[in-house]
Amino acid sequence: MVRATALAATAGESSAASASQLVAEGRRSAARLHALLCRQQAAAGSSSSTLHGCPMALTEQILCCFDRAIAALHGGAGAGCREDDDGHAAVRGGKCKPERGSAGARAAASSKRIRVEKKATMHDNFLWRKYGQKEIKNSKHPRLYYRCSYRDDHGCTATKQVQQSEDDDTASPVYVITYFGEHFCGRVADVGGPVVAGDDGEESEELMVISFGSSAAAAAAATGGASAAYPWPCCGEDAKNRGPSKTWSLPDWEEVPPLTANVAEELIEEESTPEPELMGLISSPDLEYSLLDLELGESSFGIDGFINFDELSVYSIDNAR
DNA sequence: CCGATTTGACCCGA
DNA sequence: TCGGGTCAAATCGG
Repeated sequence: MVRATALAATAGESSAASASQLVAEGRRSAARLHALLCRQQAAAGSSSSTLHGCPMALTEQILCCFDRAIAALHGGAGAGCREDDDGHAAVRGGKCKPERGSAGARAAASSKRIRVEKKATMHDNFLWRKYGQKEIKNSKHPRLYYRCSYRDDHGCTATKQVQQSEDDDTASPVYVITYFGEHFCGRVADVGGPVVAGDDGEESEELMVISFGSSAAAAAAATGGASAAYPWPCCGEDAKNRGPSKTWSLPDWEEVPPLTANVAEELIEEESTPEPELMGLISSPDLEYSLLDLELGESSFGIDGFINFDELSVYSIDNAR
């Protein structure tokens, strides 16, 4: 039986992959629509803090449906939080201790993690506060721990861990970033804020290929992870208003996923660099690649447990070497 | 003065 | 017992 299942899975893999890509395409279109609506809403002066307006709710629903479709096509199997080969053991079953101070973060960690590997910068669209740094055994570089700066304000459970890649400590280091939890502080990317980068969605979309399964395996081989996409809407709006932060930077990309953000969103080419001289890099991305990995936690995936696909890789072809 | 970062200590699971 | 994740006091910087 097991063998039969495996065979079936193999046979249907390619068609499922193409179907998945189509669905993913549709989802991105929906995401763009969502972004447009967000922008219009913001432009209209309405509070962007609530997305419960009809169109917004509708697009979210559409996105949600796409997510489920993707999950279904992918065959589920949310492989749970498997250990990365490069020591990213961050998510371990038991670490979620509600009673401790960081219960939220740990709980979030157990439910979902999104792994991102990118060159040159560890900046992203969010405002993070560093709360720890740890030397990791067998690792040249320490692991840095960040949590969303809005944890206190909004109960945002998002955290991330940043670690410089082992084999890459040159001028343009690769940072392996593992995201945990969700940004409950998140708002849809603010139109007026630094979050927005041109047509964002459209533009980045052209740069990307989404692949499921097998190709992700290659990615996993290279990065020790699984798969992909960008996690959350951002807290950029508030972040901007909260004054300077060393961890804050202007992105040149943006994504506008639903607030629930259960799913990895599309990837955004990213390399925000505060330094003016580095701004050129933004306009002409010289990231050699940007690979995002996503791992969805066990079944405890928070909301409805959809998104079972455990591998979704997003590559920037434009910058691919 | 306030907020962010640093860093040693503590906690917890394996 | 060890390794990893988080806390929180001390420190730093604007």
